[in-house]
Amino acid sequence: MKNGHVKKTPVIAIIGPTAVGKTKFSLELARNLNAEVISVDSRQVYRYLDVGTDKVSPEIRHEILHHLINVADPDQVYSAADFASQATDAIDRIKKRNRVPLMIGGTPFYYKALGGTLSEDLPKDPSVRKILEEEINKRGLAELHSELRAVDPAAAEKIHPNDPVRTMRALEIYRITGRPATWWYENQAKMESPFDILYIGLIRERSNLYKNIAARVREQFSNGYPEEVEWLLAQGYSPSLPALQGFGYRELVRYVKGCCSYEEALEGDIRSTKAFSRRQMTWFKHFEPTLWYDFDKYEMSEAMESVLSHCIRHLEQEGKE
RNA sequence: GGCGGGAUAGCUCAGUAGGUAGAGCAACGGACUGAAAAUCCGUGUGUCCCCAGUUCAAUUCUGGGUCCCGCCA
Repeated sequence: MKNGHVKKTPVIAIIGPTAVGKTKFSLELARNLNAEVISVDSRQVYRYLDVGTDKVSPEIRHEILHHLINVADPDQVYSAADFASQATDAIDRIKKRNRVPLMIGGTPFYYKALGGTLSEDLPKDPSVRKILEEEINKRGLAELHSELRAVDPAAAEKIHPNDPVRTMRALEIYRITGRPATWWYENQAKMESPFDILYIGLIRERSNLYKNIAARVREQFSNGYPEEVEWLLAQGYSPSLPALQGFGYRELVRYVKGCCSYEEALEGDIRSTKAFSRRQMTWFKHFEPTLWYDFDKYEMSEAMESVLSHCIRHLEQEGKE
């Protein structure tokens, strides 16, 4: 049976590109709504990545409860599926306390995962993935891709031959389960989303956003970012860990090892962050329903009034049919 | 002042044995099923520094000019 009349839990989410001002706005909104925050950020889940991920301070986290920050060590591989299940738990707990769950963050794929894009029960297996990585080094990506073509032509058609990550993932599914990924996608239910999410989108003109990005990265660099990376490496965390593969961390690893200058690391981080903000927008543009607020046109306080009323209306539909 | 090297895409540069040009980076658009700050795909008209000459044809050859960078004074 389809679930047309199952009540979905209303949730508010603040989306927008990096450095647009989500955090500042959201904290204010959280105070107004008496909300608890769920961070939707694939880097803030890691402990010890503080400066580079712009985590809010412990003091503020004490004032406004934050979920899904510091829930994994840097040498773990935290996945979108982990996020979906932990975020679901967190929302449930917040509701039980009769408070409002407010999602904040700029990782579009995590919203997608929570919204039910992922198929249920698809496995992952680090040891299989490790073998695949070795094979890619030995036999080359082209060979792996033609292997995929043989076992899962539909997937090979969709995945570009130059894309190692997706090629390996599709083969990983096939090797673990003995069935092609495509079969799973066609025959398995998507994770059901029990949430009705209202997206509040913050945006500003590209050139202004870029100015903010540059300013923020410079600030991070002078507030201990290089030292943070140096410390992580000294703890023995490998630079090849997913947690350290993001922009900034990537560049600073090279700087700490003496492979590039401070300026090069700084400029590289700014460039990658700008590119990231564009990639975020190619997702967010399609998020529905989204109320967009252009921060070049609105004062934050003006926007707040409007956002608050929309949020309250959205939250009130709970319990109604 | 002398000698040499350079001037081509927003930047760094390649190139045309004379037929008006292309890489990397940037910029812009897109994809995305457990690594997603990852991974991948697509988009290249620009007075080829200026003026004159040779030529059917000059960004390319010749002469002059301007600017830049070295080295020598």
